[in-house]
Amino acid sequence: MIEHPSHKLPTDKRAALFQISSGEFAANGFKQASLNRIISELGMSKSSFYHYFANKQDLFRQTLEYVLKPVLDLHQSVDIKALTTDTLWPSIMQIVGEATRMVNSSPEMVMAGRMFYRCYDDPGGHELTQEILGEFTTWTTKLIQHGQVLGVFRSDLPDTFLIEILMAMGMSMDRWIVKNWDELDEQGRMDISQAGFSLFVRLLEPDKC
Amino acid sequence: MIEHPSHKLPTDKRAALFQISSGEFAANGFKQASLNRIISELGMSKSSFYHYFANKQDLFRQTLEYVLKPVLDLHQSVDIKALTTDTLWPSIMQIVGEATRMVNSSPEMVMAGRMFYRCYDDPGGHELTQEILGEFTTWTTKLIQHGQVLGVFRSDLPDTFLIEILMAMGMSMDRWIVKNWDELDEQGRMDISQAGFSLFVRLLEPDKC
DNA sequence: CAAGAAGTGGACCGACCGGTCCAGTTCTAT
DNA sequence: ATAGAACTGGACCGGTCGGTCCACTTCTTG
Repeated sequence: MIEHPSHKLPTDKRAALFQISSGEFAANGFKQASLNRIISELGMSKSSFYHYFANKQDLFRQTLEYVLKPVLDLHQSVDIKALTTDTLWPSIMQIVGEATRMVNSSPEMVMAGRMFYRCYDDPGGHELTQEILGEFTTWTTKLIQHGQVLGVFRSDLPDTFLIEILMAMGMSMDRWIVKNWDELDEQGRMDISQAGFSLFVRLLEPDKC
Repeated sequence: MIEHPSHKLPTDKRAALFQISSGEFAANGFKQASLNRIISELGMSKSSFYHYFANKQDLFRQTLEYVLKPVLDLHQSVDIKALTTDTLWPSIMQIVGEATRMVNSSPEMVMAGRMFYRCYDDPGGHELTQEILGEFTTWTTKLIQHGQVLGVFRSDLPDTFLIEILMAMGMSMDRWIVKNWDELDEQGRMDISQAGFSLFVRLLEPDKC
């Protein structure tokens, strides 16, 4: 077993590498991302790269972990079982707020998301994204099921179906807000984010009236 | 201008080619799809291929048109301006129903969807899928604005915001259905498409009660 | 200072890619 | 029968890819 001590890379060079590689993976997916482009952009020779990393997949995995860590840490701070009928929606609101703030303050998180979704269906990147998504999906599923037990969320749709749609909605809302950011005043931003949130409520609330 | 008379291919061989190529494109995206694999699977030599087609993009475009034509024809059969408060939702429902039935009856349409979504973000395939999607977006915008005039759709959100979300929802629903196609029986497929439809209703109906 | 470990530059490998080219075959129309 | 168009097999091209290899330099440790 040959060692590939990527941790011995100077911290700033490591960060620079992951920034470049996440961009490349985000733009092209796993297979089409070019290792040659990545290292040449960084000014690193191939032998150096293969000294620190086992192969392309290794780089991909480490990039993904590096770049998604803050997001993955976020949801672990919530104790789902403790949520009640009254606290569920407000808690979600708070998480969404924190996540939004996080993304707003560090644009490289957007890259993380792009990279993730771009590589999700790619052979080679699939197993790794799958693995990481699994964790998040498990959490989301628990949250939704808990909400369903409380009667706060509808129970008539497959979980995966619901989750996929909610995610797509969240992403498209984000994209719209970012795109129209400059045309909105502060009130407009508040309004639209409130409206977006209410769309989630509309979708998730059980049938009634 | 050299001619590439793909229409001169025997109909059955043409169909076989498009079936193989749509599978390849669906599985691998535009760039990663291998022309060599496609023609060798068909038993066609390269010179023959380049006799009938200009290049890989040409094959992609023709495959896409061949395979999506029935879907694209569908929405052109509706006269938006003629829709009234009473007929708007039923008409949409009917379109969705027809589309579902169509896909149910010909599994190669599933391949069309897979191919479309797989290549949507791929450089090379992007312009062509974009082109086809653009047509559909224009149509959807007209439909929504008409519905708002009638008071059937909410008017409290920016058009572009609403449309972006609706498109994202539609695409993610489609994606989910296509992905889980084999695990569903015909009833399950109808149910989920019905459920998806009701999600659109939830999002679009004006505030009340 | 010396010896070995850590790190690096760059030529090189085999595989695959889309696309070209041309000699040769088969078809069609006179 | 024959000229010319239509068609095809397969060698070949330049390019990119991930990955290997080895000689060389730099750093660390005794």
